[in-house]
Amino acid sequence: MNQTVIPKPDYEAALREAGVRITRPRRVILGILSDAGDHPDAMEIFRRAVAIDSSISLSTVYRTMKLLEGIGAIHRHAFEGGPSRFEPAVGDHHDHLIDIETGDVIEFQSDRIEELQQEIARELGYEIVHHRLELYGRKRRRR
Amino acid sequence: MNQTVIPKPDYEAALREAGVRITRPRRVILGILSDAGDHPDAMEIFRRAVAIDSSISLSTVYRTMKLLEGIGAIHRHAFEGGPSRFEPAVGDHHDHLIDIETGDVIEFQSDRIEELQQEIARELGYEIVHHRLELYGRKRRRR
DNA sequence: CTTCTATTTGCAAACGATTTGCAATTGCAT
DNA sequence: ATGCAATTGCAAATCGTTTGCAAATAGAAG
Repeated sequence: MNQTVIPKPDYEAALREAGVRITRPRRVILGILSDAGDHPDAMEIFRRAVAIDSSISLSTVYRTMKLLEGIGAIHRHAFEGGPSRFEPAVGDHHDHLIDIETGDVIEFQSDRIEELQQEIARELGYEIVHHRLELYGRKRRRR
Repeated sequence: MNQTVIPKPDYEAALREAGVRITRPRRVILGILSDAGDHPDAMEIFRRAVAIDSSISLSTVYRTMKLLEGIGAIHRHAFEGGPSRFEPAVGDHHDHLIDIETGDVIEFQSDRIEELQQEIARELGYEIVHHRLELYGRKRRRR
């Protein structure tokens, strides 16, 4: 049987690269991130971390998120309403569809939309630094 | 000389419609909103309001924003980083380009992008309830 | 125009998410 | 092993926003 390879980012290497120390709390958090299939928020990461090492603090989770975001290893998403949610910066760019009933996040990608955005920005005399495209919806009733 | 008509929403009618009282603070805030050409946040609306009636409180600004949002008279935008910013819900749907240097907001509209979003959602088995498309950029250096 | 009451207000305190100061701990280069 | 800068946990601070409450007031009724 053939599985699609889901790349796991080598955070430790990235951190070493950035010249920061690999500490126990960080190792735990990195582990959680690398096998998170979802888009957890800081509190959720904290919960998972505490289950592994009860001495980890929420501050450290936040600090580590900021650090990883800084070196571009994760992306922070401020979806509507809730706290920021994080995702490993692995694979190529994509946008998000958020299930407003469950909070589930589905990733999608559209070259065409990206092109149109560039076009629009150019016409307005701007260069895009980054953008945010989020669709909020609910599962279509099966018919 | 001919000017494009910038429609001013009749908030008072909308409020009466909603069955709420037209109070002095509300009148002041509504006035500010109807001739705001920008996308002010609550604090900015508060400042402008205090300049007219120094007894108005920030709570009332927040409460009024919530009220107006509830009846669909204004839109709330949670652009990156800062507090929510508001805009009269007048005219047709549009998205926003935010100048990351100045905070200026430029409105744009793309039927094509809207269509593509619908298409994507449909393919994923979802119906879009609402969406958010924000371009963050800087003025292209004139060359 | 007064009377009445439910709605609205200002204030201060509470809130949720996130950040920070600080003293104690710990990686890790030597 | 040693030493010191980086990192931690904790509690307190921060920011934007909401809320409880007693006082003020819009506006319907007379």
